[in-house]
Amino acid sequence: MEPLYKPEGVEERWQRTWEDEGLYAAEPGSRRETFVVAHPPPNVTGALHTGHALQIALADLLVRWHRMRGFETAFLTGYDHAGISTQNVVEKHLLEQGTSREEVGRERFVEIVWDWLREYGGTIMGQFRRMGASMDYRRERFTMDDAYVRAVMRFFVHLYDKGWIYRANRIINWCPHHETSLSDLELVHEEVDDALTYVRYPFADDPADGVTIATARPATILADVAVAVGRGDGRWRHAVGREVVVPFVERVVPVIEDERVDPEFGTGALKVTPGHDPLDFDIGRDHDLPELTVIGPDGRMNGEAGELAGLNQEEAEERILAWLRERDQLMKREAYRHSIALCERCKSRIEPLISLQWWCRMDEIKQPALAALREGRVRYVPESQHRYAIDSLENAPDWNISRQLWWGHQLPVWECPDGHLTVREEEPGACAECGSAELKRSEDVLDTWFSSALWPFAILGWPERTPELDAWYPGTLNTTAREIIRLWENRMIFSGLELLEEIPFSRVIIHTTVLASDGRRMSKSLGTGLDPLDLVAEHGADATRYGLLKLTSSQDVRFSEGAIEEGRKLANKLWNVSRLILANVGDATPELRPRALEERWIAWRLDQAQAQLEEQFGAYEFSSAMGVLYHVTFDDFCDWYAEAIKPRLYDGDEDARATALANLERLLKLLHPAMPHVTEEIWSNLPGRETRLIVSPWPEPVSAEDASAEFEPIRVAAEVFRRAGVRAPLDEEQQRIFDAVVKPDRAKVDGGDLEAEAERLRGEIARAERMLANERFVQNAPGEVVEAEREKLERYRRELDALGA
RNA sequence: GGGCGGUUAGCUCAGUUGGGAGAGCACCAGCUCGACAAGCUGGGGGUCACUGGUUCGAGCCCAGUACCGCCCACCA
Repeated sequence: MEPLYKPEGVEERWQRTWEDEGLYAAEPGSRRETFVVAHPPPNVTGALHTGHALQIALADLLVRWHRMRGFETAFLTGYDHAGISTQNVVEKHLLEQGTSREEVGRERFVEIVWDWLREYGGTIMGQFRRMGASMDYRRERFTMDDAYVRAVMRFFVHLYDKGWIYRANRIINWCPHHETSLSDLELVHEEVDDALTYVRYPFADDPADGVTIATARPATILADVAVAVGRGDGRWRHAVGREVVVPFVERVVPVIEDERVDPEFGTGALKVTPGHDPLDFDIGRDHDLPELTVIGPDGRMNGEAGELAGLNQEEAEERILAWLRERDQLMKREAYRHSIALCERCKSRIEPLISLQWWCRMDEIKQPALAALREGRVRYVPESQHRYAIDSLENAPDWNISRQLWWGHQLPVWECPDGHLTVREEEPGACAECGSAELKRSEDVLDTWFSSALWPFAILGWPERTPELDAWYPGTLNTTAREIIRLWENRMIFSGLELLEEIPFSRVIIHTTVLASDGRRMSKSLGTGLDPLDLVAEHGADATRYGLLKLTSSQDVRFSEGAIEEGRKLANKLWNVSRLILANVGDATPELRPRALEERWIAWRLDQAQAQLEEQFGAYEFSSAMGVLYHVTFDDFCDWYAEAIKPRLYDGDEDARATALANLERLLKLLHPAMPHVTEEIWSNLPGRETRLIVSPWPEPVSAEDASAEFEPIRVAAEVFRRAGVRAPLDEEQQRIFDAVVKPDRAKVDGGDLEAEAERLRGEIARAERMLANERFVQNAPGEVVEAEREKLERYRRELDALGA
């Protein structure tokens, strides 16, 4: 064994072995208690990013821990077809080939996507494997698998039959580049420098006078159908009820009152354009105003724009502004900074357009989910996210589920020439209403999240009643990032409750977001991304897993390589202490025979560390757990225990040798869920090892006595000796350990610090005495706090005595 | 405009019902002994963002201020 642990090669070897030997495999027939994680499906075109890596580290730790604890673990995985994202990628690819989606047509385009995916997609599973994720890769699923598609169709028809899916003309977010609608959740907002334009709309009956409005989008003036002012706004009382003339198109429209107009903004008068603004749309519907449209799906002025038809919005705006200037109706133009909505994929400016889309009503379907959340049957961790999840579900608006894309699940809706709709899982032969055989399927596809919502049970074969579904639904937990709560987690909960009448999992762990080291978001476009595979190549998957878990926190954290480095050091330290033990145990086999003080003590320390780990794993406190592993390995196991038993190992003490192996075994088990590879590698070098660590049982506590009362004096003596060069009185056993661990030549034996050390201790003693003399403290503080203070006082006094010895 | 979180050592972060300011990394010094391309030991370094309050006692509780994030929102 080399003195430096080198993870490369070792890790890949174990990854192959574990999978080949079927140790990742889950079997639905098991009678054991189950631990099921349906891992979030990555985009089929995606590559591993830091968020995935953290998610893997976290979920795999829990899975491996439960596997060792005897649970039947099902760590399930697969891909999301990621409608808009995948379409985007393939369209770019077509562009490079000198063609386009439009040119090849829908049918051919979908074929090209499939071909493209077969060639370039689906690389991330290899990266999951490289992280050591112990998923059952045999059960990999894809949201476009035939069986999955059937589940999606069933869901749609089910909701439609219940009357919860409907079609309506509403104002929606339109991406002019993708030419599709988007839900609010698929937008990003960005501040831009713009202009606010003040335009006078003359009264129809008195053109010299009029109402001045402020607008950020003069091009939409052509679709104005009213001017609105705040209810009871005195400034405009004379205008309400009269009519004004819309510039350029010279349309006569009413001046109305509405409480949604903010009197503080601009002039307090708003031009109402229901066709191109969400607020105006609402106002228009309530006042029964017409809905005009002058901008088309391509973002350019459409046929309704008269002489401006075909122009882009900037050009149209120029023409309109010129028109206004000529007539002296352009009152003012001022700089205006505001935020606009962009398509999160292509960053095109979102166009609010009225469009016929499919919607899912939320009011009824969300109720059981809300109840489950409120009652804590499903709990988000941390608690703050639980409140947020409830809040966002309570306020969830109807869900726009249709998209005008080509890649995705086509709606199971057929329309006959008379406009009747037939909704069936399979293509119907005739219109359900009039019997017409001339049916045309809706061209829309479903929002990707509509299918993702079924993930925890569709991957188990639902709607078929499969053994997997019986065994693994409901699952156990889900891990994800904060921004996915509304998009995915909540939707899995309500769809699971609706279709299977059971929650899909009882815990959702919302993990830390790892920011770039400068505090910005990690993102490819900002160039702040970080390839976790580079970290794995440099430090190993174990170190990377450890580092990411160490970074987890109650808040977002900046990435620091130091955490990964710490993991690398831990792996190396473990490797080396194993070398020490393995090289000096002769033909001993692992067996716990603790006799000597250091053996009774390390058994107790390992018990303690294990108890802490179990508590922290159970509470999803991964960073603290990594701290426990680090310190128990370095400080307790290596610096004290290993040093103390060295002479006995060399001397051939069989009890010490067997016990050392047993203790090493136990340490490896504690570390395995976080650092699976290095621990398995060392495990395989232990004498008489035939089973794998990955499936070996999690240790039972040794139930050792608390040996600290005998052991602590050695630590105190060592501290005093190192600081002041004074040796404290110890009994024979203690002295043996002291001599093994605290070598004389390592101590600073100059005695010069003696008085300073005594002074420090006297200060501590005085402080402790003061506190204990304080009646209010003794009466009010919790008993254990007071007791701890008494113990401290005694310990300081002992140390002071030792100094004087 | 709302909601949530943050501000602790040079860096990244802990600090669990209020009771000795911590870890890892970095830095300095000593040691190097039969696991450790390193390790071990010791050390320097902090007005716990600021201001007030409660308390015998505040990093922690309360009120306010400043700055930094994130999420949400139809201010044209």
